Amino acid sequence: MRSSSVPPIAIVKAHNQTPLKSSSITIPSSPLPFHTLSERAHIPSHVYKHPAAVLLELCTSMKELHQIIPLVIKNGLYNEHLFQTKLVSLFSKYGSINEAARVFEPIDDKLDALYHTMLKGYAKNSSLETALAFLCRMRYDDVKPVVYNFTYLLKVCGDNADLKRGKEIHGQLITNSFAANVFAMTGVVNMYAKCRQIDDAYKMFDRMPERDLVSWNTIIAGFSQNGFAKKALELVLRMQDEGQRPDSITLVTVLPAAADVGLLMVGKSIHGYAIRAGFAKLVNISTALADMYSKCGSVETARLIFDGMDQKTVVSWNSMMDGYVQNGEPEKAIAVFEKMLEEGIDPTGVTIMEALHACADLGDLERGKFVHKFVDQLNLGSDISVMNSLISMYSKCKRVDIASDIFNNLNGRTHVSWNAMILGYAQNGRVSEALNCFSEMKSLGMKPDSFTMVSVIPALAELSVTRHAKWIHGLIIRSCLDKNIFVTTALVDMYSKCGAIHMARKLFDMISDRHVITWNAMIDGYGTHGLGRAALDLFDKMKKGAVEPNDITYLSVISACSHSGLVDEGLRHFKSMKQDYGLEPSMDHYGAMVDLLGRAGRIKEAWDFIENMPISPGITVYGAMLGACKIHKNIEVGEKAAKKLFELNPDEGGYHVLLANIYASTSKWSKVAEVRKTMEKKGLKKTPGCSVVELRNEVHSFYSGSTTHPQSKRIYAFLEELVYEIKAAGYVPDTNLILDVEDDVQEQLLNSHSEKLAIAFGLLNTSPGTTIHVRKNLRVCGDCHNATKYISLVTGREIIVRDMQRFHHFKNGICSCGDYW
DNA sequence: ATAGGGTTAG
Repeated sequence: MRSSSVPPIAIVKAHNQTPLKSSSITIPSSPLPFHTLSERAHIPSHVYKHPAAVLLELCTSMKELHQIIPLVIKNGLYNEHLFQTKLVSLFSKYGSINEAARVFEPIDDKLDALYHTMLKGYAKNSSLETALAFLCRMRYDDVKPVVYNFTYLLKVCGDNADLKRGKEIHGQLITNSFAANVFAMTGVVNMYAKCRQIDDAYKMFDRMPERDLVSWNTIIAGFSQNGFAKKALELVLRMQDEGQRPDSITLVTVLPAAADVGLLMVGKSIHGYAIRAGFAKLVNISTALADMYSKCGSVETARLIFDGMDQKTVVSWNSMMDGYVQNGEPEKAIAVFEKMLEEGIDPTGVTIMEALHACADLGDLERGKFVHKFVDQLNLGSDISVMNSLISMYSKCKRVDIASDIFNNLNGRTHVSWNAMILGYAQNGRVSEALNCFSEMKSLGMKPDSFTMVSVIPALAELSVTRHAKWIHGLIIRSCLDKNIFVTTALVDMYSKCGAIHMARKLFDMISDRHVITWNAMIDGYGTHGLGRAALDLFDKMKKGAVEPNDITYLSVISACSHSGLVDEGLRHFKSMKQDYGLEPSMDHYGAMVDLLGRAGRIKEAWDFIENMPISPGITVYGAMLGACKIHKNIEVGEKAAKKLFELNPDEGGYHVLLANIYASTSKWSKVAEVRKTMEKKGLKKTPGCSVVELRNEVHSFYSGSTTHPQSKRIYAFLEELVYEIKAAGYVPDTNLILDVEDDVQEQLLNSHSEKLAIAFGLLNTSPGTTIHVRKNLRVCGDCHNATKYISLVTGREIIVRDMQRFHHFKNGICSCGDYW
């Protein structure tokens, strides 16, 4: 920036001399600033100094206006042009265009100014169409339009994003030969920019014979607000080359652009300029500066500026809250909110949205409800954005029921409302509701956008039905959303979760601007499919490229190693995480490491690893340890892990079942009973196992032992046959997994496991050779895993089971996991 | 009576 030449002191002075608010208007005794001196010369002083004129100038409401009018008439002033125009203006201002017209029409000798005022009234209160019609009438009445007729109309077009009328007015403006007028053309540039036609806006700007500071600011704002941050920054440099010095408005416009590109260097240079030019203390500049620092990841600097501000507006507070929310410090956002209330600042809709966002991130339902009360207090019930935030907050706090109540009663739902609701359902595992909501949205003629898709796709990934996956992919292509990186990344993840890992890779290879999440999705996909080598190859490729791995990447890499038994590689990458990339391992990373070691049978090493952790081990860590002890039947360590684990009070009963199964696998039945009792006492339940299989567009769910399916009888009969057959092929039921019942009953229970029912149903209802896809919400049970191997052998079918953790591809009697899971 | 540009938000 060419700001190294410190701006002359005059600029600072000039700025300081400009009073923010003129107080002269409120002093009735002095002559009113109706006109410039030259204009006032034509009006007799008894008119503009008349008390009625003073009153009209002070008038603030329709009611007052109606009280003043008799005074005007009584004093014989009604026929004065000045009063006529003022009345038209005031009626328009208070929204009564009809009364304005009733004053306007009967007047015989209408001044041009009267027409201009009437035109403004129409533009403000009626439609632009009416205003345009009035413009035609002006020509008919031989009244010449002036520049500000057009600037005003253009502004209305911009505010309403009415491109069609905007173009018409642009045409009229050319007809009236204002095409070279700086004011008019700046208005045109602004109109196109506000109508999101930034190319046209720039074309007009480029053609202007003369550009002043405001023109530059307009085009810079245009680029900045249309998402072309770099272009906006570029233009700030260019304007200086062309001799225009950025003013405070230039800065406040371009700071969001600097925040957008996220480069602290750029933001700092603007900050420097703001200081040198004497703008840094202005409340809007310091607010925008703090905001920029937050968005560039330096929320501490933002706070320093915020704390140093002599005065703050509500925007300053809101922006500070947003800074904390965006930087993952919701508690601090709440603290700012509380301080704001303490200081008696009135919250706005944005304030409440930020507070709700913070509560959502904290998952703090109670506080969320507290903030909800403000919505009613502040009358924000009709503010759609606020209501959308409520939907998101309740969804994130797992109260999707309240969220959907709000959604269902919401008038004027926008895309954001639908997207929030769909995401809410999807994130709470309510897949069918998410999909229903999605189809309802479409049936109402709302076009899904990238946010909608990013919410729906994970719901479909959860369903794991390839047919649905292809359907949404088609829809995405038809909606032209297939170039959006967030959407395509979600697709990669979805295909991999549907078992179509090759399709996922094909899509991945077609994406040119991969984000870190894109890489993560693909690496994780390989990992869950047990393709550890492929995951590591891709990870190597990633490290050679421009995108840096993050903590999630490492989580996927370690778990990929774990699923494929690549222990040494896993250990190596875990080390490199902090060493090479400065990433601090989180609890999930430690859990994955314990899983890696434990699953491979290195139980002692895993326990040592836990004991040497720099942070206090959490549920995931001991859970992984317990799982490993189950696989390797290690009671001693298993008990130690369970003891620590239960101290942490997990609300999921599955861990107790895991311990019970360790005891059961070594026939310690009294211990099994003990665990059972504890579970009962604590009121813990195991999540019921559920397997789903898709058939001709319908999803069929099976629970263990369920007999509710219409084909239930056939399924059980077929299963019996099937078990007979696989036993002949060498299958031995693993009755150790079931607790304290007789052997034959145990077998029966085993044969009614949800995954077996789902597989049997799939085999019965598809033609020979068709691959069966099953999705289970928990981990596949050992006996079912073994049985499925045999089933794939005797039926010659390929069976793909996706469980909670990974994929199992069964074919010809073997599983892709190599029994390592 | 009248005149173009600006900060926060899923």
